[in-house]
Amino acid sequence: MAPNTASTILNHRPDSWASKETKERVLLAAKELNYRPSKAAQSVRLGRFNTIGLVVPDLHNPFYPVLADCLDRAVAAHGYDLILEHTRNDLAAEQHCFQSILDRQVDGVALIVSDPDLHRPFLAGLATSGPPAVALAAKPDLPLPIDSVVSDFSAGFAQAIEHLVGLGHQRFAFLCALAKGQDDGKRPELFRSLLVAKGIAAENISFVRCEHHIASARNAFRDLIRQTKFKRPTALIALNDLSAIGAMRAAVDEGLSVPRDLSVIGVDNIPLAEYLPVALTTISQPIEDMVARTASLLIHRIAGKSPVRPSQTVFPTELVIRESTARPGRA
Amino acid sequence: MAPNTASTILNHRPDSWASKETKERVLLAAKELNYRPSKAAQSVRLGRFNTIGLVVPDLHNPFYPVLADCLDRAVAAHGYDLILEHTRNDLAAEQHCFQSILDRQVDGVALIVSDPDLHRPFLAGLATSGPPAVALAAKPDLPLPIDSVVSDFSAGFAQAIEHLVGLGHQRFAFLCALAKGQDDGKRPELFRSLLVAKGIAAENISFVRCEHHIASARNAFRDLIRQTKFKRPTALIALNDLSAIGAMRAAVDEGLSVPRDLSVIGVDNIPLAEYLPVALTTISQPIEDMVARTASLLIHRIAGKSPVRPSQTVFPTELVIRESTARPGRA
DNA sequence: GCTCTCAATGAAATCGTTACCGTCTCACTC
DNA sequence: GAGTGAGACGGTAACGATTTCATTGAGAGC
Repeated sequence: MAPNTASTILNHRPDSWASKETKERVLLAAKELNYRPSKAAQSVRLGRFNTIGLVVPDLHNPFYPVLADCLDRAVAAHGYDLILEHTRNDLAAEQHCFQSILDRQVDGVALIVSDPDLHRPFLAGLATSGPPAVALAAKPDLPLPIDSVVSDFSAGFAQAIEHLVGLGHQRFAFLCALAKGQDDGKRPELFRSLLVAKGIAAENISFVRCEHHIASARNAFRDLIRQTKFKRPTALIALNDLSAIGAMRAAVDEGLSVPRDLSVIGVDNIPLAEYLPVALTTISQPIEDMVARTASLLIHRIAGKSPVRPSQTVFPTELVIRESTARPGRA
Repeated sequence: MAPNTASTILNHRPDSWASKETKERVLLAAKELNYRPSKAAQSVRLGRFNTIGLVVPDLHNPFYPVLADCLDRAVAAHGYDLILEHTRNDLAAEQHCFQSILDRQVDGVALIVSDPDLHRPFLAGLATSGPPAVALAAKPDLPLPIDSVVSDFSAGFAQAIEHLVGLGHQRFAFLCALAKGQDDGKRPELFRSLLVAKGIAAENISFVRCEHHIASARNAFRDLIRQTKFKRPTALIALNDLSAIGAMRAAVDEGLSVPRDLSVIGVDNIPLAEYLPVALTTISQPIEDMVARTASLLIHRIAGKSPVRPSQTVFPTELVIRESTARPGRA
């Protein structure tokens, strides 16, 4: 039996000239031997890999695994497998991870870009060499050098401020990223201007820097609570839902009650958010749509059917009001 | 330049006979061409892949991504990459996922086994053909046909019951898996016997079946609360932390307060558990140790240095007491 | 009987690596 | 000056698949 004959049969090729008798023999033998073609050998020969890589910053934030699940489904519909890599929010690890993805010879890469400015050279490298790539990010000031699917948080933040001011809040706190570039869309400036436009005095606006995980937010916000004992903020917009949870915990630790003493707004709308004992008000991104768009961009680029210039698709964010925001209870 | 010369140099082989001059030339050329060896071709040639597959049931449960992160670190120390697959708790998907892992030609597989009985034939297949595999599971009644790293929940459950009874609880509820086989270690029987031994009447013990995610637990437990309005259970042991959160939410929805009206105990000790507004009392598995053991088993089997008979390593579980358990507030 | 066609199959090249073995050039020794 | 041995490198097969091209054989048409 020639290997090529078997190959055409097992791949169910339309031009399968083999006789039915031969086909049956081959299929039977394949079953008996428990034969599975080697993906590695196929990759070497074909130069295709039927694999999409996804690089996320952190597996501890449920947002990313959930997003991975989404993207997995989306690309699976086109016959691609998903490989998930994570950088642990470490820049060096990210480089290594990127190399690893390239070594693995994926057909395309989707990556969460936490800091567009910081990663710009890296993205530029990706644009000039390497497989098709799509960046998922908060809407940056400058267009990215590769296809991007971004969330425009301006509407969501404006709704959030509107909501909080409408409830009567006067003193505000914001969680911000440690690295300035990671403040998606220059959040501090945005918040300040939004609030000033609402007539809130700048001295009643606090910014707290912390990392994107619970513990960091808890510590950072606890410090703020202790420092501002008499002019404590009554409303908080966090970095993400995880940091919102950390901040809520800090509030509980300090004897405050949410939402009576403190209104909290998160970002991401992780599945857990609505099931917290005090369901979290949060700014939601349409990840299903964003992921579908990501998959579509990748598939098209892989097929070579895309324009040369990188595209940017912008999705709106939306405030989902739940229980963690209310009128301030104590003046 | 012969390809073999370059190969030995780029792999930094100890027996690199090449002259320093040649080495420099090669390394320079490699940098200029941005050369990276093809993992696929290496795999074909070497028959090794430097990759471990991990199959988890669900990416929406933070326990698994966190475990994946752990295992990733553990195998990375030995030069292996981790590929994460998930089955969405679907048996068919699990088969596909298993095939996908085998196709990808991993050197070893770690898999979370939710239902040892259900998966027994599948595991047997893995034992006879396929790469080295390690099952992560709750301690099953029968030994598994492959290396296994299991949690013995008996101590943890006994501590949990002891704790609850000691607090004065009289009426108990338990969340159990939908599929009977998934009740790790026959939980219902275990709970019943533990409680009866403490003098609790069987009629004061309720079992509620639900899935392993928040929404299912919320719905199931809400139904229980409504059905048992006057002889409501005051203590609950959930399937996992996620279902504990769902149940707590159901309690809140029905106007109950945790822990005053209901004590809740979870299982898994996900990182989030201690940061919930009411920090979750939970039964913890030593996942760091378990994962380290898993990695070690895989590495040894891959090196061919293991006994033929599958080993079973048992780890104890432990009750971590936090805020979600207290004396029953209303008789 | 000869070519022609078409179905069926086999042989060989190829992808990017690595492993094995052979060759060539010196310098050194006796 | 012949033999020896080490240093430096090249040639080539092989891994497991797919693709292209060549070959075989049978039957049809003249």
